[in-house]
Amino acid sequence: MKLSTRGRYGVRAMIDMAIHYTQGPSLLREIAERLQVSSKYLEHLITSLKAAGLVRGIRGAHGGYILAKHPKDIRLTEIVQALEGSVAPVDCVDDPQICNQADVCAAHDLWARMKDSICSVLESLTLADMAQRQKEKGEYNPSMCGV
Amino acid sequence: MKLSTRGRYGVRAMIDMAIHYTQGPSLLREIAERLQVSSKYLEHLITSLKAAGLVRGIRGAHGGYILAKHPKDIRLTEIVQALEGSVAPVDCVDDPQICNQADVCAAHDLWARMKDSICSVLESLTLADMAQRQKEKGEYNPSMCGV
DNA sequence: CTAATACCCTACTAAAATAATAGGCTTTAT
DNA sequence: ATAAAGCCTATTATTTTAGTAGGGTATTAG
Repeated sequence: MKLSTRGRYGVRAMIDMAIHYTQGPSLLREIAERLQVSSKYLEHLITSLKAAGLVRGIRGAHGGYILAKHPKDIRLTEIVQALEGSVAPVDCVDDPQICNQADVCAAHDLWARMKDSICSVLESLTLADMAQRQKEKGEYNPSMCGV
Repeated sequence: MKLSTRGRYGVRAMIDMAIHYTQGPSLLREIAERLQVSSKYLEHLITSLKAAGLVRGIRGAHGGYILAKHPKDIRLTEIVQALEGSVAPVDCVDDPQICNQADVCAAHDLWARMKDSICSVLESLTLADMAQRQKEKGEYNPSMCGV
């Protein structure tokens, strides 16, 4: 039940882009530097975020990456979903057909409740909330957490 | 963020033992049969459950495994914790020291909220609840779900 | 007593997922 | 033109998961 580095780095990258949103696109290299992460690896994650319509890549000289929408219009669910897939703890919650009798299985209900509770947290927060909170907490240094 | 087979099989095994609680110990072989799972693998999982004080092993002829406590006194948190470790999505939630500045990290708060929401679901349910629900849902056939 | 039964323990291995790394290609501002 | 910057595909090393294997030890029916 751990988040992988995709989810951790990706969320941190999005918070980073939210904080720099008003300053125009950031270079991949800059984001990677601030996050203290390999830029080649980060590139893969941003590819997923781009495919999900959350980030826009601007090619050519003076290009970079920028959020595709205003931070207040990006919910954490979308980010985690794009990077890690569904947050359902087991697959049969999203697709009951892969289980022969999901409708009479008590465990199934538990997994569904777990998914719902995770979703409700992620759904209740936007990137703007995250950037706001970071500013309140003090010195911004994205390399410091997410383990 | 997926549960591994440890968590899935283990929870199902515990529900199975809860349902058979009044009938005395179940043979490992019987539980494995009902769950449609390798008994050698299930043995490993039960070892973890035993170490956590949730299951008692009775050796010798006519032995088997039985819940160490009444089903109503076993919460799902304990089971998942025993099998998968903490449900925290990242390690720094449980041990802020592994992160240099968890106290000024916005992402940290998110991970903590995710953990709390998962915990509250698992904490709110006991094995007795699960067994009860299974009986309400109909024919008991533990092999059918958990994917 | 003892043989059958059943849990206990340690080691090993195959397969899958994760976490990168590498390098060339394409687009664009100047 | 050309340097800057993102785009795309392939490969690899590491770690985790999932499962196998097999002998050891305790218990009890008969």
